[in-house]
Amino acid sequence: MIRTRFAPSPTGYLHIGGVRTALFNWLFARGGGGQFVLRIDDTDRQRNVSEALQPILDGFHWLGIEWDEGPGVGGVNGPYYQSERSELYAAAVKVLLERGAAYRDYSTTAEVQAEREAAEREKRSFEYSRRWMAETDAQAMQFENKGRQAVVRLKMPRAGQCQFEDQIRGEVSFSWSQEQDHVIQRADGTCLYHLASVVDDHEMQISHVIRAEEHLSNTPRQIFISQSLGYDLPEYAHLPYVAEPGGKSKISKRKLDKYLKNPDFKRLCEHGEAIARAVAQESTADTFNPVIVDFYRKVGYLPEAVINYLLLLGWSLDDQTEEFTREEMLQHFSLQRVVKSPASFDPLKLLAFQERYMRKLPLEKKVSFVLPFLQQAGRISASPPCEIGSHVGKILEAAGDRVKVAGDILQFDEFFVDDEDLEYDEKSLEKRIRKPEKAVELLHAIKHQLASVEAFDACTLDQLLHDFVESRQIKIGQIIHALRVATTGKSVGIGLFDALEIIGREGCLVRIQRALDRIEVTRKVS
RNA sequence: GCCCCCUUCGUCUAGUGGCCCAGGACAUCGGAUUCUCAGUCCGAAGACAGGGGUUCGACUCCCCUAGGGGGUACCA
Repeated sequence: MIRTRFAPSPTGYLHIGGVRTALFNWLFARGGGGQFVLRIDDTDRQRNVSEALQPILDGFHWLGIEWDEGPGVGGVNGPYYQSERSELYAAAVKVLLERGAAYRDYSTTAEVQAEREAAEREKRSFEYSRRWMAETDAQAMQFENKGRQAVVRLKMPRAGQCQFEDQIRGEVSFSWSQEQDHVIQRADGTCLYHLASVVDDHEMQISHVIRAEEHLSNTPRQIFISQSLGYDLPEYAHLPYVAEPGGKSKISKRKLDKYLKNPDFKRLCEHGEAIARAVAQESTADTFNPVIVDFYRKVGYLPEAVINYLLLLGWSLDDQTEEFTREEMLQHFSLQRVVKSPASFDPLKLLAFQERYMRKLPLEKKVSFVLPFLQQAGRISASPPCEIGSHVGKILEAAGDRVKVAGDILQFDEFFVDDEDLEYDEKSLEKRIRKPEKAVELLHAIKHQLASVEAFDACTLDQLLHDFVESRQIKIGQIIHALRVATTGKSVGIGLFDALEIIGREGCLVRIQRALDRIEVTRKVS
């Protein structure tokens, strides 16, 4: 039975790299008919765990990565918070002590540090002298009488090789002599990560430890702990990092300034910020940025697109296939096809996936996807009348690929304001109406025709405009741009005839008149 | 410093000794289409880190060098 786990710390946000690791764990387990466990790594944490954990759980729910055991769902191997499992760790420490695989150490941090520095000065690799090691109670007593306190250290082998098979990297080997006598338990009795992790993985019957590459060099000490405790070793698989945009080092939310120098990343941020502003979301870089998964939810990415992109960041099926449904991912995912080198995060490729998934989304789903954004931005009321659905549907249909993420709907505010409140972009007004010689006259004329045309739909209007142009011997561009600015306030947007239809006859007439009034007012003034 | 891992187009990747003067995708650049923008269509440019071996033959195997990354905590 395959069992994998992901063990996040409650940090308050879900990191994009963490999600990728979790995704691979989830795919590997579920795809192989196994189970995926979520365990909370809150050893050594005083902060409010539930508050710092919630965004992480929310992120997984949003992405559809569900766990078989863990917070909220329980399970027979609980508790799933490491802070609640300390007896287990203490018991393991006791066994390690009894077996001579660990010892009580009465050194101070400063003393060990001094040894370390001395070794460095002499350019040899550090090996703790074990001067304050107590292997018998008598020794311990001696140190304690001097007022010293003990931590528990691993008594690591100092000769030979530690070899293991990594599912992604193949045979890996380390010399034991490079390993330190790591502390596994503090003087206050609390235990450290490596011990806790090994004990939990065993207790929870984790068969495959799939984690980020940073843990590769930690593996020997974990193997030592496992073996000393008499555990069977799990399979290990070390995933390469998700690297920063255009770089090779691990992506981190602390280096945003650096990533902003990457134009694609910058555009992604700005795009997100613009949407956040429109929906009045707080958008401080600390809580809202592309390294945090929640960013994509708030901006209006589809979870499927994010997942698909992440899947291909370090894994591929072949030289062609890029799009995967959940089922296909589960069916095809394998550790063998995970790439060994780090994959840098490419905002543009993510967007490309988003566009593909958006295109495939049926109209009605697209409408309901986009509606909450309009509500949050105050473009429509919190409980909109049901016609709003068809209104938004028409806009989305006409907008087509222009709405790449749900938040992009907010660019089309011209369809959500009252005719009297429409704002006109000054530059566009200047360029398309004020400056062209005949624009004002043409607008007056077309307004007249719009008032009397029998049907007010895109098709009829298209015909009307073309007839108009022909009868006056002008180019279509001469009227179309002016009309666009007059009715939408902007020089860019969806197809004009669709726009006119959506705005409606009344709206168009009012808007055109308002635009003309503006021009005339300024003309009189000057 | 020491240890470990990694290295194919700008980016994600295919490639497991001949199918590769290296394939796909995103981005880029042309051209076409359109009322703007977004698309769409067609086309172009673009990579095996370097050096040694092994072999009839290396992107593929071995060694060295360089570069990158990670670890070296009473962090996880």
